[in-house]
Parts: sequence; structure tokens; C-alpha cells
Amino acid sequence: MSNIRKVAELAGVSVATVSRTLKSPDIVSPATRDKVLQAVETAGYRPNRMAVQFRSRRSHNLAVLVPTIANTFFARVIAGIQQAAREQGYGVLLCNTLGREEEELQYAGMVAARQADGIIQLRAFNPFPEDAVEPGQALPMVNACEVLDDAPCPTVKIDNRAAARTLTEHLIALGHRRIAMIQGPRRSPLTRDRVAGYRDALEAAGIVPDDALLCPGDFTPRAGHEAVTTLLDRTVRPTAIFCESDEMAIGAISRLKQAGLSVPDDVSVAGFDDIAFARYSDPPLTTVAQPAEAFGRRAVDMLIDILEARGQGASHVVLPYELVIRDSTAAPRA
Amino acid sequence: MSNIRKVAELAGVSVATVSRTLKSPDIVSPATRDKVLQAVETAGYRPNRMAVQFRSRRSHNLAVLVPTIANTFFARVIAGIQQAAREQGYGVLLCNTLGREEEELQYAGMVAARQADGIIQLRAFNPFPEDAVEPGQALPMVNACEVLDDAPCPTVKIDNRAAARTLTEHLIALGHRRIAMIQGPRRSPLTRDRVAGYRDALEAAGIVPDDALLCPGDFTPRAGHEAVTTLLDRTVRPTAIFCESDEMAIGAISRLKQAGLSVPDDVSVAGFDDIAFARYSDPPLTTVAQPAEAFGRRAVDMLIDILEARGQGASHVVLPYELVIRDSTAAPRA
DNA sequence: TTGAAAGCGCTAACAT
DNA sequence: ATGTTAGCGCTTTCAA
Repeated sequence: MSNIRKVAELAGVSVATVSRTLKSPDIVSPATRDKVLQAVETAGYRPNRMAVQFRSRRSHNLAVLVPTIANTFFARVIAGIQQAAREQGYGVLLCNTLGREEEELQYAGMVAARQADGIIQLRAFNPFPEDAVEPGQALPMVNACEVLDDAPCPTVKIDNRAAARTLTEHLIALGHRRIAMIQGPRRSPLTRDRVAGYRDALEAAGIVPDDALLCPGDFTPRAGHEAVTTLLDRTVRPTAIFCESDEMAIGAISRLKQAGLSVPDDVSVAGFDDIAFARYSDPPLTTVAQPAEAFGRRAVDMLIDILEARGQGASHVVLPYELVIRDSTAAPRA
Repeated sequence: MSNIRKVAELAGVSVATVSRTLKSPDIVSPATRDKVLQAVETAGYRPNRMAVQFRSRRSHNLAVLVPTIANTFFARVIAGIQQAAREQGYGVLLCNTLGREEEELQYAGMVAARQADGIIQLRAFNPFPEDAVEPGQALPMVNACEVLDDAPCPTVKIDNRAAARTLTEHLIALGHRRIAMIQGPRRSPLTRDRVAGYRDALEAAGIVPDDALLCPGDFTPRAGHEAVTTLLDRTVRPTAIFCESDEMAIGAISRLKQAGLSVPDDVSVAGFDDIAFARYSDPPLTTVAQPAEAFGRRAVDMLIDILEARGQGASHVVLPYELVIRDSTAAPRA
């Protein structure tokens, strides 16, 4: 493996000149530049990134803390992150945390260890110990998708409460009054906000919320499936089910069909996220489309803004969502 | 940020002793060890990974080249990679290549640039230029899932031909004779092997293959959907469709239902992969289960074997698959 | 515009 | 068992 010294020799210049030629070609004379580039070519020289990073105290890596990559929504967010990072010369270190705080703390340590310059956290948890970063310095973190209420860093999200309200209003407008909700994880702000939006809509329509219609879940199809099993036992069954993720909606529909019920004729089902499968579900899913890739791209931009201290930019970004009405929701049976 | 020298001072030892205490605690005296660890604690010392990596010429990063992370099958493979890498002290650099060779070449350059120690390639393409690595040295790469015929490195896969044959035999045993196939990308060895297995089964049953029943695809639900549109135009329609991925199978079923056809009563549909959604599809999908996480874990183990030169281990691993029969396949209409 | 030289934080060979 | 010391390959003053 050839290094900068070999190239310098070959070109008959100093190592400093080689470094400069590669980093700021415009400050060396054209003649020198040509010589150097020629030498780089013949030597097959590639700068040693470990050395560059070490010396310049920048790893140019972003650590992404994701609860689970095996979720098509997060996968899309990560795809957005990867693309944006690459475009700006950053690498992406993947950290599949399974939502465990212990893991998240460890991964956040990558910043202290200079393995990553900053992190993108896709869950509402601050993995930095209080004393982890120099006081006065901005935390090198962006919190996206599921966001802390009092995040100590920039955030990117949609207005979950409004989105949930919009979706619930759609259901109410169709004539539903017994609307169940299959929720995300108990403590998640996502769940709290969406339940709030759901309540907003019910109250505005003069419907008394019934907690018996609230089912716990965890965003997986399996959770949707199980929650419906519970709901089918209710003496008064819901006529519509609002699922906090498309994956749960798909699980829910599967269970309803097992029970011999038709969607949407017997029960309407709505999801959240608008994953690729939503339109191929039977029936195609009514859902709230989230800008998954945009979450990722935006988070990267904001994080790099912090890292390179190029203006602090907007610190709390709210991206638009969209209600997508397909065929899984309809008026209840008369 | 405190460094090793500060810790050495604090503990009243040399920097070498600090380094040793952290790397091989057993070769320093207990008394010294305590002093040092104490000092590490008070100083809040974290070794600078950039420096460690630079000096020891090991990044302890693995680059993963994945055609698209927005595919639940690959997402599972990556989850397996991440877990295994973490357990062995390696980081995972995610490289979403979209299957573009240009991108893959660039990412493979990370090894030359010492940003990654090796790569896991999930597509049948060798991204290393011939002269990229010292001759005599093993290529720091493992090729998994979709594997080159003459891979210059260890590989992990299933026997795709046998798996396709098994699945096709299942369809034939049910009584199908007009079996369509929705394929993966044209040039993929995966496609070639699975088509071969499909032909094997047909021939063994004395069925003449009909190329009009072979549809191109790309593993996405959309491709499955479109392929069925084509198939429905055939004068003699197939009674069964073998899709090379569950995602395509889901798209295919969606299109069949749109056309008013019932699965499996009118047409049987089988998939490949056994993604999480397969069992929640309507009807639940008959498919070939692939050990996705195991692919990832195994690939990591094999790559680290190369990197740390700890025995070369098996170089071409074939993992088991399993035919999972659910409800999307049945005997054809009489 | 270019070169000389210091040094980033750490590891490892060598010496004690 | 511990210390001394020479760099790893690069960037970046500072001087010419």
C-alpha cells in the first residue's frame, strides 16, 4: 500500500504539497498539480482514511440508532439516511438497538470514542449521559420519527396528533362510532400523541371514548393479529379499527378474515405509515402516508449542520403527512 | 477529552501500562491495574478509536453491500449481520447500492482506504478491481445470498435450484401442469438457478416447459402485480404461479383478486423467502423459508475468519431451506 | 506557491 | 511487570 510519502517522492514534491493537491487543488500551481495527480495515479494511491480521520479529528461517520431494521418503515428511513450521508461524504454506522436503552447508551459511546461524529436517534430516548459532551456544545444528535418532548437536540417528525385526528375523522365521517385503536408501545410519545388525536376527533364528534377499545401493540403484524383476537371477544365489537402501523393493520385484517369477517363490510381497518405493502393488501389499506425517506434525509442534513457548525438551521422540523384513502375503510353496516 | 497520557499521569504509570491494562489486563499486576482503572474512571477516559484503528491498522468495521435495504428479506439479513458483528467487536457500515456496480466499486474502495476491513456483498458481483488486494492475500470479502459462480471468496447461500425444484414439485403434486414463474432479475444467478430447478421438476414430471409462462420481475410487489397483468392476457392461463419472492407473490395475489380470481381456487400462488408478511397474507403464503438472519451471522463469522486469519473455515457454505406450505396453493379446478 | 517539521493518540518493540 | 521510545499517515502551522 503506497502512502503520501511515496507519492511525494514520485512527484518530486513535499508531502504537504500532495496533501494540498488532494484537498484544495486550487491553491497549488497547475504544473505541480499535474505532477502530483500523475504520481497519485502511478502509485495507485488512496489516502488512508484512518489516518485522515485520526489527524483531522473527524470520523465522517454517522451512527444511526434504529429500534428495528426489520420494519419496512424504518428501512425506508435508513435508505434516506444512507443516501443523504453518502452525498455529503459521510458513512453510516448501523446500530440495531431493539429499543434497548443499554444498547443505545453503548452505541452513543461511539461519539465519545470518536468512532462517529454524531448520531441519528429514531426513538424517543436520549442515549447521551449528561456529562458526555462538552457543556456549551450542541449535542451531536438529531432525533427523528419518534421524538422526545424535551429533546436536547433538533428533531424531525410529523404532527402525529393531527394525523391521528385526521384519520379518525375520516372514520367518523363514514359513520363509525365504535372505533378501536391498536396502539404502539405504551410509553412512546407516538402512541400518546396519536391516542390524543384520536380522542380529539371522538370528542369533537360527541363520541364518548371507550377504553375497552384501546389495545396495546408494538407495530408488528403479530401484535395486530393478537389485538383483534381480543377485540373479537368484546360484547360490543368495534365497527372500525385504527392501527398505529400498517404492519399491525395487515395482521389485524388477517385475523378478521380468519374470523369470517369482511373488511371493510363488517369492519373497517386503517393503518399508518403507507408502507409498500399497503396498496397490495386485500383490501388496499387506508392509511396515513409518512415521508420516511425525507425523515432520513432531513435528519442527516440537520446533523451535519451541527457537526460542521454551518448555521444551526431549523431545529424542530415538522414534515407533512397525507391521508391516503383506499378500500379498507367504508361505511359501517346499516 | 482526556487521553492516555493524562490517565498515565493520574495513575503514576507509563502510557504503555495504561494501554496494556486496557487491552490485556492479565499481564499487569493487580495493584497497577487497580490504579489505572481508577484513573480511567476519574478521568472519564475513552480510548480514541480513530487513533487505535489508525495505529493498529484495523478499522474493525465491516462494509455491507446490499442491493436495497427496503426489502424485508435483506433487512433481516442485515439484522443478522449487525448482531454478529457487534458480538465480535465490529461495526457495520451500511452501503445501499441499489445494485449499481459503480456504487459497489466505490464502496469496495473503503477497504483500500482502510475505512473498512472487509465487505459482505449480498449480490453476485465482485466489486474489487483485480489489483485491489495484495496477491496471495485472500480477498477480504464474503459473498452471501446471491452468489457468484466463481466467487473469489467464501460464499453463503441456499441450494436455490433444489429449493425451486422442491417448490415446483409441490405444485405438480397438487395437480398443476401449467405453472407460470415470475422471475428475479434476468442476469441473477438466483434467477438462473431457480428457473433451472423449476425446469428440473417439470421435466421429471414429463411436462413440457412453456417459455410464455416465464415473466420477468425484480422481487418487488409491483413487479408481481405487473407480471400477472401479462399472464392474464395469455390465451391459456396458468393454474399456478411460482414467484421468486414473497413480495412479488403478494403483488401477484393482489392483481389476481383485482381480476376477480380466487387464490388458491382459481390460481395457486407460491412465494420465496418467508418474510414476516407471508403468514398474514390472504391467503397465507406457501413459500420457501430462507434463513435470512443466519445468512448474515454466518457471513460475518466467515469474514472475520479471513480478517483475523484464524483458520480458513469452510469456504462455501450452503444453508438449509424449508418448504412452508400454507393456504395459497391447492389443487387446480377440476 | 512550496517545504520543513510538529504532532494527533495510540501500540508495540525493545529495554530494563 | 513496567517504562522508553519510535513511529503509524496524515494535516497544518510556520517559515521561506
